[in-house]
Amino acid sequence: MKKTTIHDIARELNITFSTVAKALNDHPRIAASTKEAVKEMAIKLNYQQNKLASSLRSGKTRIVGVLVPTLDVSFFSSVVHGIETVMNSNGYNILLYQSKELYADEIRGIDTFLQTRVEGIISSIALQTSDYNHFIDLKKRKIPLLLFDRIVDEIGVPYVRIDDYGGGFMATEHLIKQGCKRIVHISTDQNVTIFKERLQGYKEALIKHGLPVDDSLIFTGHLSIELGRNCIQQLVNENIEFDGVFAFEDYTGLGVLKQLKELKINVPEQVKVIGFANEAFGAHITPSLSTVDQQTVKMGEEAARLFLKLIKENKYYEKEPEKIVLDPLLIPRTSSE
Amino acid sequence: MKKTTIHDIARELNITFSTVAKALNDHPRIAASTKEAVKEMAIKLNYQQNKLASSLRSGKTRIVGVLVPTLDVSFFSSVVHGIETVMNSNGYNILLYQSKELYADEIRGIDTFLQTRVEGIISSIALQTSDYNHFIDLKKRKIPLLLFDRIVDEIGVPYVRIDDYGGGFMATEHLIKQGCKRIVHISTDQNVTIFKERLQGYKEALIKHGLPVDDSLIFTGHLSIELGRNCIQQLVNENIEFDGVFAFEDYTGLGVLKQLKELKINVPEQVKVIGFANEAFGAHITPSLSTVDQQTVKMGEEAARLFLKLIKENKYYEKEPEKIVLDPLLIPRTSSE
DNA sequence: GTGAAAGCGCTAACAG
DNA sequence: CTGTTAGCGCTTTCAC
Repeated sequence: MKKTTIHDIARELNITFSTVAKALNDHPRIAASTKEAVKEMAIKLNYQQNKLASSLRSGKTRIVGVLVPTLDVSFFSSVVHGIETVMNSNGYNILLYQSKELYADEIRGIDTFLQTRVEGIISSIALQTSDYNHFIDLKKRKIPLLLFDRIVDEIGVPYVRIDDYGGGFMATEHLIKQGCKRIVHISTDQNVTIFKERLQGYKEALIKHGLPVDDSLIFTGHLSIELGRNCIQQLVNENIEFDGVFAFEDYTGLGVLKQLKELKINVPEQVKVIGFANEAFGAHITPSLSTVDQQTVKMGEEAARLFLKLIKENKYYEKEPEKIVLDPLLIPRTSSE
Repeated sequence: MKKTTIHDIARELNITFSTVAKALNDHPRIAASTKEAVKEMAIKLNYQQNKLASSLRSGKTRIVGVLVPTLDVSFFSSVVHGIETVMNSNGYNILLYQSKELYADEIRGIDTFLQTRVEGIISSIALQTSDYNHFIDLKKRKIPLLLFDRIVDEIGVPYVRIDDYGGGFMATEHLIKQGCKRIVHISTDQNVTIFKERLQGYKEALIKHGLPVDDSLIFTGHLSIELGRNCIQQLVNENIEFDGVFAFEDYTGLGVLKQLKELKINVPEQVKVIGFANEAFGAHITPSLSTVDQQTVKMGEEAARLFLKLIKENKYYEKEPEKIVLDPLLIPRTSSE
């Protein structure tokens, strides 16, 4: 059963295929009656426009490539959810590619997108990536590229992220306002900008409130529940005093809570704790974990909207790249109140 | 800056574009030396094959449409993660569409896929959908369709799901083995097969172990934390005895735990609780919530593999639709031990 | 081993 | 208002 084409419709109606094409595209100077007849026949014959042909000819695919590390992390799937929702309601479709945090796959994804002639790419950079030429190449080729969350400034393209510095500041200041004087910060040893910014926000908040920045209270390690546990154990072992903990993300904060509970140190009475990312479990554990929300769905929506706005203006790379920085949201819960 | 085509390569090398095309596709009767020259020039000119043109001509897009209710639910994003991973390593790409649980959007998604000439569709049906003709039409048009999780048998296509009946049986039997005699089941009023199956498994487990199926212990409502809370409150208000609760999914189970805690009923001593779905929070709350794991990533991987196997055989609809039923995994935690 | 030619299904001038 | 024509960039016979 061959697919029906505009030629089939034309034959049935005894008109030319070009008239059919125009009728289907609501071309102004086609008679209303012909349009009606054509559209009726299209339905009758189960016609489905061949977008490949149309895209090939017109040069427009209405497809945007979305390249993310993985969908198996709620942060990314939420953002992609937001992107797809906005793109969809604007007539765009999403071609999806996961880099698995790998440099080589990131390059492969971009290649695929290029071959499919996507009208642009929205991406968050893989952890493994440290050479950004594949992204810079996109810019050189004038392929619209928009980054979110894991940004690299030197690429020089529009992006959407949250204010991680502000989030770190906000979390720390919250603990200070709750009366904490010796606040621990747990971060990562990975060289990722957003985590460094949270650390910076922590330091500035301490300084603003006249508290010392004490390096013995700053820990780093590999993102995990264990990291939180280990840091607390180490603090206790070394008899280091502390009354607050700001973990750079919620799983580490969870480890902190678990270890404190095991050591019978009361939260929030003796130690107050706050995490970062607003993972689903935080609201439901005991004590519930204070955190900073990253507005993930909104991040996706804003990314899509900014992208659409910029390609509509048709001068994507002609001016200073536009940047959207979303405000993090403080979510105080039992662990810090 | 126009995109480079095989004609550009041909011109540079003083051969015809048709030779270039064959060289790039590793056609057997092209000289190794020409192939080399062509490929070198392709790289030098930054050539990217135009898949639109190639797909239009060859009739193969290597694109599969993935239509899911939303990516904002970890179940679906995990499955899509699995699908993309397997498809990707087999040279297929994913076009993504979210139905938002809406019938109209589901139809729109299928239409889009058809227009893009995807080689098949993998989908989980929207809750709102009760008429399945858009899916049945796909089958009539010989477009490969594979369903996962939210299955409808009458559509008559291959699918992958877990054994929800077995999962319900397993959860209930687990509570019975832990000593429960009066086990509550909380389900939904929505007409969704998988939930009905869990209910059926619950009943059969009771019967197998000589326990009565008591309708006053079976509740239904709208999936939410509140549903769990309300059911417990109602049980207590009406003085109905119970020593176990099997919630049809984890959020409802969470509500159960919360309300029991509020009423100072001890878990697991007085009442044992189990949920379903293995949501991320379950392991971290207190008490941790026993549950049934649905093997989401594996479900996606199996879906993709089955799909690929069937289209490779080139007789997608020629025999009885193949079905994969994955085993649910019992995850016992504190709430039931 | 390479080339010539047709055509996938559509868009978009241009003509009439 | 409708028709003619020329491709978009590739695959795929068939010829030499």
